[in-house]
Amino acid sequence: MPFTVATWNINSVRLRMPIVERLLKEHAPDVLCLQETKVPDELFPEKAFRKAGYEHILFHGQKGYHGVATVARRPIELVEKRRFCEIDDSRHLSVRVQAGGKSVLVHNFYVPAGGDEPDPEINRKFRHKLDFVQEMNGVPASADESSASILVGDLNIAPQEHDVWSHKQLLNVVSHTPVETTNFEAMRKAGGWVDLMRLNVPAEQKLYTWWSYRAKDWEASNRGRRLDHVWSSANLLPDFTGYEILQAARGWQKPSDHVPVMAKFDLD
DNA sequence: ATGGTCGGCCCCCGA
Repeated sequence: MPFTVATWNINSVRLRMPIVERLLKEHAPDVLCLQETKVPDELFPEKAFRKAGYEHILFHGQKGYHGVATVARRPIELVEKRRFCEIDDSRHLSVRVQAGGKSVLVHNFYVPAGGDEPDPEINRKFRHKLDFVQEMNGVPASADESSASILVGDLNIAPQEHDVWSHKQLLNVVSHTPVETTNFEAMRKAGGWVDLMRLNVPAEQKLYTWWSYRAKDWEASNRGRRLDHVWSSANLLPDFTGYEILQAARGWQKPSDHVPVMAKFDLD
């Protein structure tokens, strides 16, 4: 049995419970990291997760905005709910889980979207996004012979040319501007993180995890972006056996604009 | 074609 970790920005966990249950039933990840839960902790739908076999539930939520949660079929231990940029947004949660004799630290992130104007001088949300990514330098891929790290989430940046439907047309669009993509890749590499979704995929192959709600037909226009990511420490590479972007979920009833990404490891 | 659609929630903000 492989060890699987999935990430999904579900844009309101309460509204999206039916399709979250579908994911759990059809794909049964060992650990599921959710972003944009948009629910305060006291109203988190724990019962539905327990009923689906996910009895281990940790959340870091707030009213109305943001919010992350990590649920699992096996025990998870809370490590940290980190605060970034000295702002009390719920954007991070890390947990420890045992898999294949290793202790695995799983970070769940929701990076700020950054607003519309890609100029930190006039757009405080873009400034916040840049500062947040800078501060992620303080989250390295810690690892030794008995421990490893995984970092997943909606990181709201599509770093590579073929992580967007049109590199040229998105160069000045928040999520794909050079200042974002350059700093993002520098932070990832400095932290010792491996981009698992690109590891065995040619650079010229398009990869998307998000399709706008605003398209008339998201599938026909296919103007996607790879905003959701799965990273790991280098010592997990021998155990990494592949991943799947569950694109079909974009067409499920009342979908999120993001789809789940699920990575598999030969650990149990 | 410089629009368009969502979700939460207090009549607008963030994505």
